[in-house]
Amino acid sequence: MHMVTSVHHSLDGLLSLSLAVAEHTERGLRERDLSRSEARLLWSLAEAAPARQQRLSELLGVTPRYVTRLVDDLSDRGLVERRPHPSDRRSMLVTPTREGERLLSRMRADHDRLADALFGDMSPDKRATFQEIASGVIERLS
Amino acid sequence: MHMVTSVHHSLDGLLSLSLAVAEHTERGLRERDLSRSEARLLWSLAEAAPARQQRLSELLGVTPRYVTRLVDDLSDRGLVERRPHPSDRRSMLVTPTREGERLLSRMRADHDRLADALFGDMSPDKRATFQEIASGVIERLS
DNA sequence: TATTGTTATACTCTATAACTATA
DNA sequence: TATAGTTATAGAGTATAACAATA
Repeated sequence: MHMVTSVHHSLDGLLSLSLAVAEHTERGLRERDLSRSEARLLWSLAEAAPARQQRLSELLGVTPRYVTRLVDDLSDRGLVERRPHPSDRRSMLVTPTREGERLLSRMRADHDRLADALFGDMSPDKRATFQEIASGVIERLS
Repeated sequence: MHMVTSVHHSLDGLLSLSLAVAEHTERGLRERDLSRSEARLLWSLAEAAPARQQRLSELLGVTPRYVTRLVDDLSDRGLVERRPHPSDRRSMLVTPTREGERLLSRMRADHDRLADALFGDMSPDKRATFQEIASGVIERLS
């Protein structure tokens, strides 16, 4: 099999790859009925909870106002909860509820399954090559 | 350099890569003050002009109503123009204006430069490997 | 005086539904 | 009657500005 892989083919491959990943991700979120920002907020809480909304605003790169909205929605759905900050009465502390934790577990499981489906039968050598190419491309894109 | 490349590392690399590409693309569009759909419409015209709006709706996967909006905006900016269809008076034919063509040329040049910046100094062998991995991942994601 | 979160408002992207003109 | 495009409306995602409570 003779493959012509000009730089243009490579770029097209990269763009298709990126698109496919984005679409797959969106499908996953839609199945869980989460917007991208909602999912990222939950995901941030996995590591940062309990977090002030101010902190979440920085982590997500969205305005404090929009964090209010996201937390409102997620808490209406029983996935996170707001508690008053013990020492600063201006602040709210956001944590996942038990149901939020369960959702996070399912998301982690999705992640694991995907990693395995995509890379499970690839040789370590090839994975290393991929990783190297990916890093190089990311660096040049910054 | 000993690299640990578990399937999880690989997936993280893939997700970072995809994100970096998406962000780069968005920056490019923002510089040209185009939304993603506007850019895709222009890009479609490069191959399909002159095109009925109905056709553009199919190519872009957006509603006919939204094509009306996109063409309105692009034609307000002098990038495309609507002409009546010669034989079907319900239809409009959309084509890029001369300025639209110039913008398309600049977009093609961006594309070429990017391909070269990202893959220009990569060995053909490695490009082929990347292409192969990308195709595999895309296939598994569908 | 500076910071946290919220109320009020608005903008962009996109869809659905109802309609008009034409086929 | 079916099709092409448009008017009218709406919803999701997100921002800015003004403000209240607290630090």
